Amino acid sequence: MGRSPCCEKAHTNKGAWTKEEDQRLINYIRAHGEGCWRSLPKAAGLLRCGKSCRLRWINYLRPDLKRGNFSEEEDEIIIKLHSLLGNKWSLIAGRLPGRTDNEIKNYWNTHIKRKLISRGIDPQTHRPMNGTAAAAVAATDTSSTQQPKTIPSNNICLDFRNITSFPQKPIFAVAGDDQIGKFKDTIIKTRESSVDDTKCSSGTTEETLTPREQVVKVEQNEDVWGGGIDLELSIGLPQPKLSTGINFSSSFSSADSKAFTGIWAAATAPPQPVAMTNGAVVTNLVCLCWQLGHKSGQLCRNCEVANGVYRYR
DNA sequence: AAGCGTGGCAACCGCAGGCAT
DNA sequence: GATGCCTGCGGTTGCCACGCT
Repeated sequence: MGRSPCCEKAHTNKGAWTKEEDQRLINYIRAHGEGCWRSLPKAAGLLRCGKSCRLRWINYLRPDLKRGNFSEEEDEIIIKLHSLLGNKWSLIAGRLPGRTDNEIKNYWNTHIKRKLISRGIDPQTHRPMNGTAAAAVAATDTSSTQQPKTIPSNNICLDFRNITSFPQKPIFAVAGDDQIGKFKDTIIKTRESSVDDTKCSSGTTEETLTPREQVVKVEQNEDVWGGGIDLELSIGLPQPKLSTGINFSSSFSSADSKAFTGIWAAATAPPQPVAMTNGAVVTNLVCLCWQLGHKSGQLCRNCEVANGVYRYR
């Protein structure tokens, strides 16, 4: 059997929250912390359902929320991330400290959509509204530093080779539409020891890619998570191996979406611990799951932290 | 000043995946 | 293994403020 019934919906308030309700919720969470949303309303003396309390807290009352207008920089980040992730507002919000998914979603619908349309860009496809696919890539690529992209047609790669240290919140990569929906299940597994680097770095089949098809590396460093925004979206082109000996790369077939159950990463160099910015030590495998649908800092069942080392089981 | 239209945003709704029983 | 709740997510709704006529 399942659990006992959910919150009493018959005796709950709806609509706008009053100041008193807000204060009750704040006081309760300050005293007891977040979580247990089901029992929270009763315990806090609120005639609301737990879901409503959670939403109110996350979207409006949380102390770490950044209120106020979005900056130009944030606009561009949202546009770039949306071109890669689509309407994955929570993932986009995860890259913008202090912003909520709801806020970004509303902002997208009310401001950015119009902004893109005024640029002649379709906000859904991020292509010029009457242009070619090739022009679309050029138009969406707002960074003048990016180079023309070529990758093997059936391989999507993660190329972490120019990353010198691992951030607390790590890197992710995005493939085509068919893979995006699978991100929640995304895990990193070690590939066979014989990772074929050529698949990841340079292909024999040149192809013009849509933004979502591009191989994307989002590199973050400690400074970024300290509050600044320094998001870099770039293409995973071949880079010299690092002096650390760490050489992450991966590939998977985009042709068989069923076969894609995760992003695979492996070290082509011998395991060699590298200090993370949070003080932990990373061997040659890192779980990126918490970036891809799990709560921040929460590892999935496939990963563990033992003695300060992140491992794939 | 009143009526109307529009935009912004908080909140709700329904669904899916995960997990407890 | 089956059932059903919990949580989180994306889409949608509805209220309110503001500007225009």
